[in-house]
Amino acid sequence: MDAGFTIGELAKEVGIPTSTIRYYERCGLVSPDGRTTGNYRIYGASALERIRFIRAAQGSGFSLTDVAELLALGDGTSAPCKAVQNLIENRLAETKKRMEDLIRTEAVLKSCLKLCRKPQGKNTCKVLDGLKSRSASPASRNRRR
Amino acid sequence: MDAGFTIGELAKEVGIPTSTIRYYERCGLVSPDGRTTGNYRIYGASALERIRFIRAAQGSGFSLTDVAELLALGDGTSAPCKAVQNLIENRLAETKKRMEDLIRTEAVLKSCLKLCRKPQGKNTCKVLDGLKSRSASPASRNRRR
DNA sequence: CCAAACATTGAACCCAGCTTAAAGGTCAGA
DNA sequence: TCTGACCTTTAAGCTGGGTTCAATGTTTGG
Repeated sequence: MDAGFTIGELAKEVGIPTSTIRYYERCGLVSPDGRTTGNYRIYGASALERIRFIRAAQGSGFSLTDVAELLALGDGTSAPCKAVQNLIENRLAETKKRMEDLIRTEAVLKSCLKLCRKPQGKNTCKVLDGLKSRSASPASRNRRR
Repeated sequence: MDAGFTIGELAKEVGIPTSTIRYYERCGLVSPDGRTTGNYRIYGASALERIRFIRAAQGSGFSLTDVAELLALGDGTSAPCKAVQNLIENRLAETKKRMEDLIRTEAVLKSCLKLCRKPQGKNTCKVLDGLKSRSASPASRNRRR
């Protein structure tokens, strides 16, 4: 009667490999409620929730390090909100930066594609030419000092 | 008179460490035009351009593997445009996917922040609670088969 | 009772794009 | 000539989030 999950059952339940659960354990994110006589890990419903929490937080853009902090805060006794807020704000700033990078990248690629669509001579490629000309910087032109 | 660059001069010119240039060489992206009697690498202006090309392409979101292809196409004799276009389109698709991920992430984080700003009880945190409740899936509820 | 399907461990490996270390060789200026 | 700034090589290390391997133990169904 409801002796808990083995690692394989837990893995199936969450939809991740057992190796990942053991990895999370190495990272200190989750640990089994106990062991069977044969040394198998046993997990209860709370471990299931914990792992789902981890995946949800990861899906929200938190690193495993962040998740560990979140879990510690959630376990903790003191009001966690300020710390959580900091984590979120850091993560949000990083997200913004990555987004800006991507937007720039996308613009460059799209303008490249436009170049591609214009008919050209046989052995030329305006994209490659463009990358080449952008390589030519107006910086110092000295050779040997 | 203008015997070319040493690796250090080249590195300074492009603004990257010498180790990175040697790394690019290991990857087959660039090689010195020759060596001095003392076995120092010597580069000409074309190597400078090539490395600037590499950085420009990287900055446009291409991986070093992509860059190698681009360089090969640029060196090549046949019309490269179709291949370049494929590379760009693949990269663009990936960029789009990553952007969507980021947008979702940002939305989640922002809604978390909103929760944070609402005053609450001492030992509660709506963000943590939210992550927890999203952990509770409606999936199968069987314990032991 | 035996084989299949699970579980255990530690350690090594993967990806990209570098960086760093160790141990030595070369070269320019004082 | 010597010092110190350069250069050479091979090899290993780093980051994060896992995966894979090998050798071995356990549990379960037939």
